[in-house]
Amino acid sequence: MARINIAEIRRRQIVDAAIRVMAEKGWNETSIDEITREAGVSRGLVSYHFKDKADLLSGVLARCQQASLDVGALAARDSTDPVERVRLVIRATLALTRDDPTIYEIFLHFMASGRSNPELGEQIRNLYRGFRGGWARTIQDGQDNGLFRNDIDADAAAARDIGAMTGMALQWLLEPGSFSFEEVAKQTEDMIMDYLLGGPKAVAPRRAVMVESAPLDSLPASRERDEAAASVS
Amino acid sequence: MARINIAEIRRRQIVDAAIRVMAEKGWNETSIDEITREAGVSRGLVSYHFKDKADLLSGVLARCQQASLDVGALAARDSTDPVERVRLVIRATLALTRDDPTIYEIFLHFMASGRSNPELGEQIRNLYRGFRGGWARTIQDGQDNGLFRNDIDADAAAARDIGAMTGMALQWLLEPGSFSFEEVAKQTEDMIMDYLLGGPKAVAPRRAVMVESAPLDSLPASRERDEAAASVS
DNA sequence: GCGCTATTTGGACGGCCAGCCAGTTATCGA
DNA sequence: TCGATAACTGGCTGGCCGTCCAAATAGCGC
Repeated sequence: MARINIAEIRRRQIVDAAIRVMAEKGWNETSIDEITREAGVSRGLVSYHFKDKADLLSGVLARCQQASLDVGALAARDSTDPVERVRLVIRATLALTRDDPTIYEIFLHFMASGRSNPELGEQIRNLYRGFRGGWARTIQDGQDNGLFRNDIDADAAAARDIGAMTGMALQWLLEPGSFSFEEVAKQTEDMIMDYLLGGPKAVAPRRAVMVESAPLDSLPASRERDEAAASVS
Repeated sequence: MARINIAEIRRRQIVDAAIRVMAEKGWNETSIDEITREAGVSRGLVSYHFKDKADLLSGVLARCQQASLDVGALAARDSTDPVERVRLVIRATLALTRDDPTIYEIFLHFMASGRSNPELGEQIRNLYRGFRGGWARTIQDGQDNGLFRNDIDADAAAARDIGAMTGMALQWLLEPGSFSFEEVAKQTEDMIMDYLLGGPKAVAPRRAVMVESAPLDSLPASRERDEAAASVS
């Protein structure tokens, strides 16, 4: 019992260190030696707990993915109005870039590394598919209830919105302070919301406006996250 | 004379090969040996023509930057209506992702690598500053002429728009075919245009609607591109 | 043809790092 | 207390890669 716990603690400790080092140096530039130094463990321990570098990397991405989902789910709980919930999730997702850039930095490095490493590529693709899927369900729900325009495809709309948020995040990562974060975030939020709220809508809402179990809580992939469920340090 | 030409031809030949290899493998995973094989030259020739790997990388980015600017400038020439020109540039920029993903792949790898390599980082930051600056001038021009809403900051608006386009591009890179490119591109274009055209505008246009020398032609950094001006292979 | 320089070649050198392993220590059940 | 196993250590090693270099080759003016 206790032993299994120790193993889990060590794994988490090493993943945390990897995230810290990797956030500022990227993955290819981060040697396992550096991670061991940052984690305060010996060289061989990493090999003992992780099959290889890719295995460690999987742990890193899983943690960041979970942290990112948590932020969205948390923000959605601040309101019961579906439209307001969407707005809050957008706001929280954008704010995450500024408050904890680490997560998007990791995503960025995965996107780059994933092109040469099929395994990692599949993982980051799954992540984005999950994000888009969850967001698409949210939009679809809004359309079904006559809140959002229904002349657009929800899946495409999700890709568009995720893109707008990701794109802003990446620019901020590239050069924080090169533009007014508040102003751009506000414009992005307004632009997305205006677009979703504009255009033709369903004439009659299918169900009441106040929904308790909006799909935001069941955002993607919180299943199969049996390991390392804690948020990023 | 002829000799200088040969040097330039070789440089271009090597950069082309580097782009081809790097587009699918990233930078760190691409060895100079692979580039030499792809280019069909010997090992030492790369060192002869390029100071080091970073120097070669600069050549790669310069080519992609120029190609990207060319696409926007070319699209803008298809119309004389300022609003329509903006729309055309957005459309062309988005289409570039699908028609020549190589360019955005290079940008992506630069963003990732730039975080650990200050020199490369400065280069990709300059590139994005240039993109944003040019776009901001275009928006400002539209605001001054009463075409675009003037209750938003042009610089922030530029970051927002560039972000929306970049974000879509990255998702397409990650997994081409995972969504309907046409549909997402159309929505993105509409979303941006609707936002720019909505809201309060200046009561009186400062000058005539039809402008011949819109700032789109003088997009950033087409100066100092004395070398390697040709478009990507 | 004859130097001279630009161009080109292939390989050697040195550093770095992921994976591996033999050996040591800690923990736990019996 | 005593195996047995999990947890951990430190170093080795083979390969990869960027850089440098001495020599070979090609093109030019004379």
